[in-house]
Amino acid sequence: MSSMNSERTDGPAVALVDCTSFYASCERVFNPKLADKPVVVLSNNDGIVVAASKEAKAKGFVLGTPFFEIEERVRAGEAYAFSSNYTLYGDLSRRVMETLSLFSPDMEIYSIDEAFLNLRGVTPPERFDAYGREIQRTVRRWTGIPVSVGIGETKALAKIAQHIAKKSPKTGGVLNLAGSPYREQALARTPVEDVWGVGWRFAKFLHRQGILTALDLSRAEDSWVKKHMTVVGLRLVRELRGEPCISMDMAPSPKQQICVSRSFGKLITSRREMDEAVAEYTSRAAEKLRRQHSAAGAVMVFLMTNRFRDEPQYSDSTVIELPVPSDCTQELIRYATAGIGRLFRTGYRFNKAGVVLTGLVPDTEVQLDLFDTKDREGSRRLMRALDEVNTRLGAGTLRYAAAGTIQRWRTKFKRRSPRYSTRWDELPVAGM
DNA sequence: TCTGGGGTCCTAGGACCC
DNA sequence: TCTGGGGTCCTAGGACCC
Repeated sequence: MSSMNSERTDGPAVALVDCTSFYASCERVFNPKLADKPVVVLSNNDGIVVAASKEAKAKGFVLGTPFFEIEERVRAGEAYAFSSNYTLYGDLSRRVMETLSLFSPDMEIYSIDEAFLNLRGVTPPERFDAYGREIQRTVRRWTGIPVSVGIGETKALAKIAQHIAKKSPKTGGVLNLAGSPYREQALARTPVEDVWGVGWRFAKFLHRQGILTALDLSRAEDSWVKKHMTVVGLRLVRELRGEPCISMDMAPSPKQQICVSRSFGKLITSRREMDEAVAEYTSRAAEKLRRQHSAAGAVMVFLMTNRFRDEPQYSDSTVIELPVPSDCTQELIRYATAGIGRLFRTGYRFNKAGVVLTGLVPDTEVQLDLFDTKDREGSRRLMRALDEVNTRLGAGTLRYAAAGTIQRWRTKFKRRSPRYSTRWDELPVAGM
């Protein structure tokens, strides 16, 4: 029995755990020299800054900055810069998530570096803060990754709490707003553009309406919100008031579309190189497709020139429907190449292309076409063998000739750190 | 001149996320 | 020389059906 004079209600609460500057922290795990140093991590092709340690941010390195604009400062030793090493980040993410799963039976992995935990089983609510700190300590000790933790009655409030925890040192990276008298204060000090689900477009609109903070937004009228921000906005506003509307997604469903697109390491002008790149991207997409046991009903391909350059621009896309959904790489390459044939124009310098597999269905439910003469069982065995070899001996061990061998257009990663945790030949060396 | 009404399905485009 | 990649959800509007 709860005591008579207690006003608190032991309602639902969720924690949001977010890895601090995740990619930069990953680089530090196997390279202790980098501790407390400014570290930035670059996107594919060493294009822009996608992660920066707080030391790097303090020195004025800003997310989204093209690398060429900061290259000089990096050479001068103002920061350590790394190409993206997704193999390493993926592996460390898995370790973090495994650790987190011990703290709640209900966890939603929200992104590579974030997870929501249902705290239903953690009572009384006075324990939330200590529990958050225990999560933080454990993840740090077991994986080497620093995290911040926000707790609230809803996911949106947990996001607000985490946002404040990350920024204000005196919280030590953990803030609980569930059942807290500071909730309103927290909403009042959160600019509306920092609210989860408010992007730059709605932020601009809300500012014009005089809605400047999360608190203002939480007090907006339902019908007005629904009219201007659809039901998505309404759900968000209710969450800010402490009413759970966005449920936890514990078992992610298979993806509805699979996309592989990349900028080239050098501009492409020839049809042959474009065909190679698209064949390569299609192979990667087909691997993802088979990993989730789906088949694709349609292939979309697109290509584009570099919009930042002052030269003739062209971009287009096209969709090819398959007669029968397929997960077979060579068949998908054939359709993708046919699509590129429709789109390709000489006289342009192409910067990027991509392949999107859509109309996905479970591979067990493929509707066979009466006139389909293809040996489906044979190609299925071939794909299984291909995937097995590539899993065992490393990605790209077996590839399609259509993707080319020299691949001068391949994305550049000049500053990649070793894949310490997943490659025997790139293990870290201790001592010496 | 005046051309129903309601339901469903699909797609393109917009908004958002990390 | 050099500017990322991969997703989701919702809505409006058109096609189509009775």
